[in-house]
Amino acid sequence: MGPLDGYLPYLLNRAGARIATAFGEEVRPLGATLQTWRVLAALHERDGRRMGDLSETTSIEVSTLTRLVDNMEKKGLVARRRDAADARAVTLHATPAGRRMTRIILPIAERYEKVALEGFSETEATVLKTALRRLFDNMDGLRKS
Amino acid sequence: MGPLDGYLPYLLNRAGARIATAFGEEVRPLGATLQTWRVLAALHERDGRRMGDLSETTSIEVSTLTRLVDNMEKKGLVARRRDAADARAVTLHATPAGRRMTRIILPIAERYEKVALEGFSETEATVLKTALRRLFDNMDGLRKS
DNA sequence: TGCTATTATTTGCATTTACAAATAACTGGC
DNA sequence: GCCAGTTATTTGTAAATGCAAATAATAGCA
Repeated sequence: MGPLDGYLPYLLNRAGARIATAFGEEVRPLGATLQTWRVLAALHERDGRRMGDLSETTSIEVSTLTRLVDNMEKKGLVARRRDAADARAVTLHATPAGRRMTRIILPIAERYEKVALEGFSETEATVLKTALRRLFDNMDGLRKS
Repeated sequence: MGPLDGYLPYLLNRAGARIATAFGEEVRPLGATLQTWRVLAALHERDGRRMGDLSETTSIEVSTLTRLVDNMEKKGLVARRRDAADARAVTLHATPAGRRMTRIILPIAERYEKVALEGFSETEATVLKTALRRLFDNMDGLRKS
């Protein structure tokens, strides 16, 4: 066990990368990608989010998100709408096809959660999640000025 | 707090993304990127690794790694060498310039470890790291056949 | 109201990324 | 020693990514 194995960002990245890769391969046959799933999941949590909000939530850069949403719109999964209150903003909405896709992927996502946490007690899982939220908050300070 | 906040892959990804972005911005002025750092760190742990080994260690896809290494070689940070024992393989070696870069970035990486784990006790940090290793191992089963 | 500064999103463009196919070299069985 | 199958890396190519600039619209204030 070298120094890397004790380095948190390393452990975090490789765990995330492994889940991401496996999940991506799983949803590809369904015509989805990990990124499209992230958007759909965010809209499932709350529909009609703005682009900027979605970017924050999904950790996808706004300019990347714009083009991702272009594709999802072409596929009929989501629809853009100009925000009535603020015409600068765009809100994104899942279409029936998008919701159908969400219903298909949701159980897969749930399975991944289970597999990832196999052998963890309820408490251990909670502790881990809490730690990840703290970690996320800790990094808030160093964000782009 | 919506459903996403309880979903492990989500928490994992956003924590990783935030660290990655912040770290990337930090090393950019030094002429480095997060990915080049991953390679340098892996070589710092053990020099003369093969491409495939590096790909595993850094979670960078081999074909991506090839081109990343091309760039690093052009910048004089690393050198490829044909493996004496097995001429199919290539081993990668940090050059003096590469080691110099490593010495510069290492303290930054250490600082990030500290910031990320701010407010964590020694025990909590250890528990978290152990959990991330277990999680990584748990995903081993679903890997590409 | 009209102007300036700010905010939300998109677009331009060069780089990075990843799947698949190609290349190169090894291994084991004959 | 030679061939078939396997392993290590690279290359082809299309798509995804991200910074910076452009566009569009709001907000505050003189």
